[in-house]
Amino acid sequence: MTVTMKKVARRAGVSVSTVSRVLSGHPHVREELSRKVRRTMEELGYTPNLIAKSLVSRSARCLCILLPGPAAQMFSNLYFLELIRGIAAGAGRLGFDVVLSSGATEQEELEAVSGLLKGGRVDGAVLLSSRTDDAVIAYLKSSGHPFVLIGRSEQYDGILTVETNQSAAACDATRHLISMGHERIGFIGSPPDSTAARDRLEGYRRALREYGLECHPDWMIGDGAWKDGGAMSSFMKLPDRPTALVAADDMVSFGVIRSLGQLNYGVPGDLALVSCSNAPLPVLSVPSISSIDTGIGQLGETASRVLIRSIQQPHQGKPVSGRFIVGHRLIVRESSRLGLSV
Amino acid sequence: MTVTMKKVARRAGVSVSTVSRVLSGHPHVREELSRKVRRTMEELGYTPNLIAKSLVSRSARCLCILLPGPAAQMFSNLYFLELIRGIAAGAGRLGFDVVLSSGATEQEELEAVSGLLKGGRVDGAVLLSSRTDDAVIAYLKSSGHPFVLIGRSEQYDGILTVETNQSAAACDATRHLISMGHERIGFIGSPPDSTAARDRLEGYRRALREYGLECHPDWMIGDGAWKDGGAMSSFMKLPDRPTALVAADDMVSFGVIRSLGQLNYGVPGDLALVSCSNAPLPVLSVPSISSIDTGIGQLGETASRVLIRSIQQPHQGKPVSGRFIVGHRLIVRESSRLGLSV
DNA sequence: CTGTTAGCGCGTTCAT
DNA sequence: ATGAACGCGCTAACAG
Repeated sequence: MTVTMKKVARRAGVSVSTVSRVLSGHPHVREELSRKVRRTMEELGYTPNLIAKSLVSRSARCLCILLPGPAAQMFSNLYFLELIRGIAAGAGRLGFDVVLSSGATEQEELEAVSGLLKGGRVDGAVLLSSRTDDAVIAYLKSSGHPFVLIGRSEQYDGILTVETNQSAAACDATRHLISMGHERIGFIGSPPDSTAARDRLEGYRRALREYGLECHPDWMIGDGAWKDGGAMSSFMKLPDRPTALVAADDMVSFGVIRSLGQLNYGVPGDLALVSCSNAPLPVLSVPSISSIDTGIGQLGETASRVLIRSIQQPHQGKPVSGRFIVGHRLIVRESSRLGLSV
Repeated sequence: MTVTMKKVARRAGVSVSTVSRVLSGHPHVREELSRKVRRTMEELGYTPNLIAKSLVSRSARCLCILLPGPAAQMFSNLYFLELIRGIAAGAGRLGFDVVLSSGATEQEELEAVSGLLKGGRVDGAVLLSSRTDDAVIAYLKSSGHPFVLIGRSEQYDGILTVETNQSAAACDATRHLISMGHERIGFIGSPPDSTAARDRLEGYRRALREYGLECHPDWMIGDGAWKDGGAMSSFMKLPDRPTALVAADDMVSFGVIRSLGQLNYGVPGDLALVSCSNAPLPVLSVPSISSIDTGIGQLGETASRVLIRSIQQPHQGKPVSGRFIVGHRLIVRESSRLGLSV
């Protein structure tokens, strides 16, 4: 049989309210009684029923994370798990639990989160990614449920987001190559429909401008170029080809190294490389990849803190919104270690 | 204001019980009334309160997953996320939610899961991994809360586990190399204190015995050998050295390929390789790694099904226990594609 | 078939 | 400083 407050109360010879007060650290309780109650709770092995607590306090002290479908590229799983860890850690520190929700289709995802939210099982949602015209975001915005999106979205305004400054990251990556003596630097992108990809391209361009370096169109390779060896091959045969490359993400970096390997080019010998990392993958590569690292865990942790704050500050009039940026830093590894001997 | 059953009832001019009956698909309700109630629910946008439901039904319809601390090797994150996806999917299909719990120390982990369990927020727990003398397992066993462990543990008996047959997996990996014409086949292990590692080693040996092939002690390299180039180097210089290697996990495989690359050996040219995969990493490698793949997602899905079943069949006397095995299969990739021209 | 009643375990008034 | 009583939203037992 489960131990309830009632039983503790009877056993300790006090009323339920007193037990409740002791539990919630209420000040107006005689020290003596308080100790007695505590002792009784120990003896009986009492644990407060969280469900009942939620019911009466009208808050689940719980967030949900919307897991992107398996549609997302497999490699990003590393990114997602770190994110989840961060979210769980941040939430836990503030006394919140985290439940997962997912769905095979956008519609299912919507039903999953809205069910949890409307059912009162969770107080808010964390979105790990967004699509264009995202039905989930649309619902959350209109329904007024607290939520936070990890990553920037140009499309939606007036929502809560936690992001890394992709543009600055790519800019730093490019500057690093420049500082290593490179003057012809290319860029290889990820899917151009992603906001992050555009931001990174912008940062790359900015760094080149900053140093008055050329930014040749031929040096910008689209995502997927590495998938057909031909593209990489002709790139490497360009007259005055780049001596270094900024890659928009880890997957692309892996692809490039792989293609280059098959064409018998070496990294960084024939081409230096820096990745704008979105996963802890760079260390696994051969050669290991220099990258701009984001504290992914911190991204998640920030997200949960921000969300919880917005949950606890009842929307005073308007829904909470804002953009939170978490920092990044360059980590030099093998793929860019050789400077040019100019 | 939230829409409760009471309001729906009032609005539809019926009693609360009727609404409840309609909701739970109770048979004894006049068709006409039923429709009216449904319509009213629609109009008012009623959503049942899951918390209240849980409180009265004394079941949260919820599992928790214990996330291993970051102590676990980073690469295994891929494994864990797939696992989590599988668990969430399996649970979702049966109407269960999934909450995450974690802790920096073993003690914290214990507090996290026991809090959720005793607090009634979850009905059971899924352990993604186990240590030796695991305090969490000890607690769960003694407290009688339903739980399932993913992975085999020799230490604990009479508990519910879902596993892959590591021994058979390694055996299949070895057989594959034999079928490619290799006769001198080595083995490189993961940490020997892991049950899985021992099982795999056993499977490797069995395959060799099966074909009457030699199993030279020098051909068995310990985990970590690839970390110092020296060990790999002397291995490759062995007289009559192996022409192929079975690797106990993906991390080791990556390490081997990396070391070999630095020593100017090629895979599979100089050494063929098959990994007993524990993550979807093999495709990322250059060259891609042949591996024995486990349906990780299926592992998780099975775990949740099994656990939920044990939750719903109230322990008739003894706690539920049992071992469930999920299958594996060989996927041939580049690292073993060259047979020997014997 | 339907309505009334009584809790689930807890917080929070109100009195005292 | 303490206790009694009510209600959170829902299900289940009992009447009619």
